[in-house]
Amino acid sequence: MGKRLDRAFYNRDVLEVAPQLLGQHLVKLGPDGKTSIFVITETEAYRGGEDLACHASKGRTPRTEVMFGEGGYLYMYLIYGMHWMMNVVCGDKGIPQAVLFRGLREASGPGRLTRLLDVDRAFYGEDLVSSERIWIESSGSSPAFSTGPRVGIDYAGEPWKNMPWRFLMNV
DNA sequence: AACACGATTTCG
DNA sequence: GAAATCGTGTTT
Repeated sequence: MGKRLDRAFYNRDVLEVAPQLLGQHLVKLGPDGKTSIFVITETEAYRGGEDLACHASKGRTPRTEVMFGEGGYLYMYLIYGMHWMMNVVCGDKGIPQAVLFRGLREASGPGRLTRLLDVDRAFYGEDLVSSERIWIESSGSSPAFSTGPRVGIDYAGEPWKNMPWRFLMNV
């Protein structure tokens, strides 16, 4: 059993955290009271007020509020009226950054991922450092990975839409 | 109060 | 290629 990732892990720049989450173990408590373990295989970094692809760049609102706090908390939001996206806040307090979970070994795609985990708005603000129902443990591995432009954010324009802030674990 | 739109998925 | 579907932020 791995060690749970702590506050210090998340309170760093999102460009350090996002790739380091690859290969780590996402642990989720199921309705039956049993925990399931999923391997994180794909992430994306959203980096602060300057990054026009980051929701926080549009300003501080009730929805984006959690991103302005300390790292380790979940930022959940609904997209296209049907898919919940799961992100974990990174960076020091006051610096709005988050990592979008885009894939697990068991489910590819951010929408499929949240459906598999059965997480939605009820997990907005959940603290991965202290939660009893969801957290991340170190697997002890640092897998090789590839990078590429983030998906679905062309509207952000240059240079943001081309920043290689999508991280995929190599097979 | 009305409107525009999105960090996606699924089906044809 | 296009529909599904609704919370959020913006405009009226």
